[in-house]
Amino acid sequence: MADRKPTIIDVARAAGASIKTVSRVMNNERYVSAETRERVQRVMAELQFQPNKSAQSLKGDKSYLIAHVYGDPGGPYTGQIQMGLLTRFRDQGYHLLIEEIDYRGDDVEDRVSKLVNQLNLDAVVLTAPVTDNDTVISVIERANIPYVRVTPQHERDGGSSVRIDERAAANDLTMHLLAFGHRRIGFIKGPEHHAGTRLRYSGYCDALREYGLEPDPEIIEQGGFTYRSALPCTRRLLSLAEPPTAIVASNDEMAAAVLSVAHDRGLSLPGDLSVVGFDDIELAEMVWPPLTTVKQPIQELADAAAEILVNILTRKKQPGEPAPQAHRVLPHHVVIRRSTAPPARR
Amino acid sequence: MADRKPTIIDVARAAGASIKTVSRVMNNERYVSAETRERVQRVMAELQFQPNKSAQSLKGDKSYLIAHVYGDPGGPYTGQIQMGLLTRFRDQGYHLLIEEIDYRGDDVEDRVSKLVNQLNLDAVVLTAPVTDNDTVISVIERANIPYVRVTPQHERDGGSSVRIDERAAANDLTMHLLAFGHRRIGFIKGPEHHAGTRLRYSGYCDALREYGLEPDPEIIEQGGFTYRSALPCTRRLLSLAEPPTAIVASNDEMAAAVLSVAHDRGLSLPGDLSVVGFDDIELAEMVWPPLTTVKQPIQELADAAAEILVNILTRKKQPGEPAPQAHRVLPHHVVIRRSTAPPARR
DNA sequence: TGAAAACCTGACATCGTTATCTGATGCTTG
DNA sequence: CAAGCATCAGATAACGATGTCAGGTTTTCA
Repeated sequence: MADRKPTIIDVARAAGASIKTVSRVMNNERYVSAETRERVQRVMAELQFQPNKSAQSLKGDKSYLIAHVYGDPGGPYTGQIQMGLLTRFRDQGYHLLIEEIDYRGDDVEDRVSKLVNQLNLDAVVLTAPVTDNDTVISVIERANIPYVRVTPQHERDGGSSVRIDERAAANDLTMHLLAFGHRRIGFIKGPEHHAGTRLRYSGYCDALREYGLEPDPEIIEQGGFTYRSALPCTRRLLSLAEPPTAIVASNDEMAAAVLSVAHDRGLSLPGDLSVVGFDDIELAEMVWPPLTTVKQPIQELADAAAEILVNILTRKKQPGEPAPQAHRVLPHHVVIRRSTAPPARR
Repeated sequence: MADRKPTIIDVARAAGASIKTVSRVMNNERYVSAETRERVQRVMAELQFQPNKSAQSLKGDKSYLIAHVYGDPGGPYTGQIQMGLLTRFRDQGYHLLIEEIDYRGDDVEDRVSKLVNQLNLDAVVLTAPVTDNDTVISVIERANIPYVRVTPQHERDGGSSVRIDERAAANDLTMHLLAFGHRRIGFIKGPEHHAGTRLRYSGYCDALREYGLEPDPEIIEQGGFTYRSALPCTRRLLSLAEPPTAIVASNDEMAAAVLSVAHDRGLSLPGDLSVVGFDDIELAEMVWPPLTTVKQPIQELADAAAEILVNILTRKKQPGEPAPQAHRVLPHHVVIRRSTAPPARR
């Protein structure tokens, strides 16, 4: 006797029922007597029957696959999002596929299209920096599958989103420094195309204005969200005749770079220089001094994203109806650690 | 006219050929005249035809899906491995599925089995700490699909592996400290079940013995590969009557914890305490002082793993033949940064 | 009590590919 | 020139599930 994997036919034969009845049991459909149901279930367990997803996918419209599409090397943020998604999808029988997209490349459309159409994806999760990439989104929309964007820069029709209020968060962070008495506060921006860059910057500006200050271009630098990119920015800022007494970096990795340069110059931290980051990745707690930052509730964001999708997917899909959508803004909070203090007297 | 996705039948009709001929063109099979082939290809491009993977998978034995199975929250290491795998698989038309396994749970077998059998996986990549998990491996072997273990503790028959010589690497690292003149060198171990923990520890012991020293249990601590786990370890080590002048942490995250505790106590680094890590994750360069560590060539490991699998998968599979295997040991090297120096005179 | 409604069950078609087999053509070769 | 052999092409049957529909049984209720 061959030892191949059992199919629904084997189960049907062994249980003395039709394949359709077995199918009904599998999918918890109506119209199966309790007795038959139990008998079939027993046989399924005995044979260790596992339905073939390819066959289910071919016939039905579900593939049980959800893709996480992101850009750039990903970084720690990406990994945590995936963890959150995984734990939620796991119980619902969905599997997570990951796809890194070079959003600058010219094969973006092709890649995403292959992914979506060939694999019959059930849904897509987008994280930075492709959350706001029109090419990617339009391919997904054309395929008419639900998607969630995590921390997008703009809301838009047709998809769901989860995010925190980045502008308000950057505002809070800057206010924290202002309250300490800082008046000359430098800023290191993220890359232009990245979601969040603009919002974080305007939150910073808003806070300054509330104190009657105008942003000074001399102490505003353009970084790239990476450690390395912020090194030269910091060096320039600290070499000014009148250097800032505090620096707001647009993310934690850049804040870590600020710390390194400051250490290298023998500055005492946070006395000579206060530093704040953004995101509260693990790194924030591991550098010295540990960073004051805004916590991205990554776990919660991933949870919310997964929940939205699961809700949409488990709802019976009506043919004509457009994909439902949801937008959720989660609360943020500033985590105060030891990288901030009142400015030293001159 | 309905706007549904074109199938092979539509292509055949439009090209005036049979579906089998179209199939032959798609798979680059023989027995199609150059003229017919070109005509079919033109039509495929026009219709933007994309073969349905579910159908291919159902009929054939390929699913074009490869899973990365790992345990624990993953960490930065995991993300980088995935990046490496992705870039290699992408060009070959394979997609990467990720699955986090709670290797302590009792549903491990069930989870892995579902993954492998329901989705018809083509191959699996295993990273720590499931590289050495017998339950997981035996399920995969029973399904007779190729797999690669990344940095396993032991080699074993039946699968492939890629790794560096962790024992030799830990040895090199310790020798570096000994050469600086350190004689009292503390060690913080990783968790028991984790691959690498034992190897790194024995490399450390070997190095000591080469200098005629015996490992001293008093300055050997048990950590858990996390930042937090190493904090109390370090506090104890630095509170000893005769504290170590250098500490070898079994990975970079724990080394970062050593730095934090040392900073907190006002020690001057690396003068009062030399610290080394292991893995060379991004963090290693972002802390202060940047860590001397052993570089895990993650990119290369992932590349090698992907290459092995692609080789196996593109080779025609003979029914009876067991899965081929390969074992590769990649070169490592010690990255010397500013966290190590000769011990200060007492 | 009779008819309608709800409940079970199964035969068979179907999804979009690839594999098998069979047939038709042209070209070599003894 | 008949036989043999590569080469090309297509009709048809899988793969393993779900959907459709039809038939039989039981329950409901006017």
